Amino acid sequence: MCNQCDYESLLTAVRLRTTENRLLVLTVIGGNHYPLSANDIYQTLARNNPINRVTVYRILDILVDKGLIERLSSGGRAFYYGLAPNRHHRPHAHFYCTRCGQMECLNPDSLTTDTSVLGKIFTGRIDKVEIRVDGVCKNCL
Amino acid sequence: MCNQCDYESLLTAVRLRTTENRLLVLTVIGGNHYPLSANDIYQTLARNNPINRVTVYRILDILVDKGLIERLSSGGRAFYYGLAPNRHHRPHAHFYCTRCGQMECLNPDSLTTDTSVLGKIFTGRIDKVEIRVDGVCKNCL
DNA sequence: CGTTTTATGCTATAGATTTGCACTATCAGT
DNA sequence: ACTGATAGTGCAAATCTATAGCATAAAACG
Repeated sequence: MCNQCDYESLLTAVRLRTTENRLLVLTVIGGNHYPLSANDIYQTLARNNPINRVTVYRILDILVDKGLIERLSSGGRAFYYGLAPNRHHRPHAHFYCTRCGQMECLNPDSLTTDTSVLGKIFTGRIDKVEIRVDGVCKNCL
Repeated sequence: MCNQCDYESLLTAVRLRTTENRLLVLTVIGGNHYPLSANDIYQTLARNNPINRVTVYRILDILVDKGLIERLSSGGRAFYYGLAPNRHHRPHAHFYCTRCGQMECLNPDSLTTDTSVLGKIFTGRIDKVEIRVDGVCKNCL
């Protein structure tokens, strides 16, 4: 969820042309306080705009590639997408409800990791650390 | 990787009949020091044993369900499977190479989390915490 | 032995994502 | 504005991973 992000300038900042579809995708992702699947995003958009599923996938790929959004593995088969950590969003872990399939963002302070040791001993390149908590959400209990 | 696990007694401990196929699946998973995809496991087995892909999936499901192995989300589309944490295996994070798709197990001490805060404030049921580090492995660099 | 339960195989199907190709829109330089 | 190049979108088909349905084989049990 972001009320402070100007999606158009986010796009130009990474040298991406501003198109209606990209703005729409970013707006949907930024307008939710939890990550969404590609299908969620497609369904949401398709209610009001004619857009192709493949276009959504392609836009998601580009936005992930440019670091505007992040792709999260859920405990299920589909990926979920949320705004990438930035000035307004600290990195944080996610919760995945194995019953209803909904993801939630966890408070950045509620689950912390110490990666200093890893950074020293690991012999490859580290791009990101993803933490997911699986369980059953309050609603489903 | 496990040299100390007796797969047959693991199976009987969770009240599963010991079948050739289940032993084979467990042996393949236990015989590697990194998690494998269902397809990896199938390919490995199929070289020497006639076995059906679906049987492999079903066995994996059961073993996950009984807690003998754990299903891990990779950064890719397939799940990976490794021996579940137990007496011989401390829980640990995994590394996923986005270039070659191979997973690695990280030293349990190299990446630690503090879940005490989360346990207090989270209002749902927590079943597991999965930590994955994405990047490019030494080989691929 | 006959019956029930469990495990496996085979085929088809579902679900998520990707590819190939055609078409359209936008841009940069005239 | 015109033109060639580049980038974005749509549509259909393909791919990859996993699951469902149904038939058969194997094991357990009375």
